[in-house]
Amino acid sequence: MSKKPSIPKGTRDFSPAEVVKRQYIMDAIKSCFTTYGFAPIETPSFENSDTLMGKYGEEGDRLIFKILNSGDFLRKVDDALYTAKDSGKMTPKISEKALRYDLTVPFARYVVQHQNEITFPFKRYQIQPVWRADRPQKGRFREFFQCDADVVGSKSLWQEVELVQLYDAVFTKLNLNGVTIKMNNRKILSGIAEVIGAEDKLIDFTVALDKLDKIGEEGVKKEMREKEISEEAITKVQPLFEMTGTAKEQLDAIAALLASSQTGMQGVEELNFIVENVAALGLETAQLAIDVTLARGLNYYTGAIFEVSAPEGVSMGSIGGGGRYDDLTGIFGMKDVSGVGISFGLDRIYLVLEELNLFPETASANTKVLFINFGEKESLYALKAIKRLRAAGINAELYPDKAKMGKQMGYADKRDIKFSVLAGDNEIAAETFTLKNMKSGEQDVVDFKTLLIKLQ
RNA sequence: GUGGUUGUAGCUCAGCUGGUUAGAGCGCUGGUUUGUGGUACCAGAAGUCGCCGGUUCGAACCCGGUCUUCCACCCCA
Repeated sequence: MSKKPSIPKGTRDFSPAEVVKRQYIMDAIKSCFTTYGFAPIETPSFENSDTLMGKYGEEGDRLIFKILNSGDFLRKVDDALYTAKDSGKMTPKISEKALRYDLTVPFARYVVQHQNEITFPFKRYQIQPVWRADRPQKGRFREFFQCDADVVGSKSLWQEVELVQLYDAVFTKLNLNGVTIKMNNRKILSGIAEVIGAEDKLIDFTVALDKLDKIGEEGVKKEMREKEISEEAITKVQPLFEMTGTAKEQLDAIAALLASSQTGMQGVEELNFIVENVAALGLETAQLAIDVTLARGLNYYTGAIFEVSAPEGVSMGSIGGGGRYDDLTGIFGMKDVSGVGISFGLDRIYLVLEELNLFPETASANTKVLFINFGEKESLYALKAIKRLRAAGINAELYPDKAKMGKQMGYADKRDIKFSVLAGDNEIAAETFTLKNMKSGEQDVVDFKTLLIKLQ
C-alpha cells in the first residue's frame, strides 16, 4: 500500500448518509428563511484581504486564512522587509486574497457594492461555508457552514422580534426542543461600564463577565482584577451576579442599576420591547432568556445580541448567534444603514441532533430495485423494463457486470435495496420477471404491469 | 497562538518492565453452493506499528522533532 492520502486538519469528508442529514437541516432552515421573506444570495469563497482584515479584531486577523499571491511574488518583496522576517508586515505583500471568515462582512460589502440595485429594507439569507485557521476541537472546525439571515435598512425593533420567532420556527421544525435563545443588548453593557466608571475597559469588562457560567463569580472577579478594573467597580457590579427571576424582574433590576445612564436605559427599553412582544406572540418550543452577561461580537454589534444554546445536557457551545449592528456598512463607506441578523451553525446543530437522536428515518432516496445481470441479451431486456420503471418514478438499476449471483445479491443486501429482479432465458421467453423481496426472501414471477404495481 | 492527548491490517482495538516470525474481532477475497444475499463452516490476502532522526547488541514500546486526532485555554458557530 502506498502512502495514505489525507485531508487538512479541521476539514471533513461527508458520506452519502451524512450529506442527506446535512441537507435535511439545511432544507429546514431554508424553508423557514423563505417563509419569513428572506431571499438567497451567494458571495465568493474568497475576498480581497482588505475587505476582511481588521474587521474581527486582532484575534480574527490571526484566524483568517490568507491566500498566497500567484506568480513569483517573493521577488517583489524588498530586501529589508524580507530580512526582517516579520510575518505580520510581510503578509500584505505576498497575500492579497483571503478565505471568507464569516458571512456578515461579505454581506456588508455586497450591500455597499450593490446599493443601487437593492430595495431596502433588504432581507437576505446566505448558506455557505466559512473558514477559520483555528485549532479544531469538539464542534469546532476549520471549514464549516453558516446559515445567516439578515435585514439591512430598518431600525425597527420588530425585526428583532421576528428574528427570535425565526429561531423558534427553525428549531421547532427540526424537532429540537428546549433550546434557549439568550438575549442581551450592547447598550446595557455600555451602560454598566459607564455607571461603574470603567468605560475605557468595556471590552475587558464584558469579556470577563461573559465567562460567568463557565468560571463562576469568583473567576470573573479575579479576571476583572487582572484587567485592572477597580475594586469599587467590581462591588457596584455585584447585582449582576445575583440576577434571578423572570425576564421582567431581571430587567427591572438592571434598570435600577442603570438609572443614571441614558444609553443603558435605552438598552433596557429595547430589550423590554422585544421581550414583551415575543411573549405576546408566543414561542413554540424555544425559551427566551435575558442574559446580561452575554457579550458576543463586540467588534460590531451595537444593539441586541443573540446567542442560542443547545438544550440542557448537551455539551456544545452556541449553535447560533446574532445581533444588531447600526453601522456595519460604514466600514465600506455607506453610512447610517442599520442591520440586524442571526446565524445558525449547521455543523454544530448536526452534532446536537446526532447526540439526541433527532434525525428522522430518512425517506430513503435509495435504490428500490436491483436487476440481476445475466449477460448481454438479458441486460437489454432488464434495461427496457428499468427505463419504464424510472419513468414511473421508481429508483431502479441494473448490476453493471455479469458477476456471480451471490455477489450481486450481496450487493443489493449491503446497499439495503428492498427488491431484486431476476430475468434470464425463461423470463424473457415468457415476458415476465422474477421479483424477489430481499427482506422476506419471497419471490413471484410477474408480468411488467404487476411488477410496476408491486414496486410502487 | 499556549498546554495536554492520540496514532498498530480497510474499520475498532490488544500487544507485559525494550527481546527473535506483531495479534484479535469485524470487513474483504475464494470455497462448501455456476439462478439466489442476509446465517454457518473451511481457506486466504492484507501492517517499513503516522513520518523523520536519536539512544541501544536489539525499538511498536525509551528520547527529540514533525504531522494528525481529541481536550482545555484564547476565541468562536
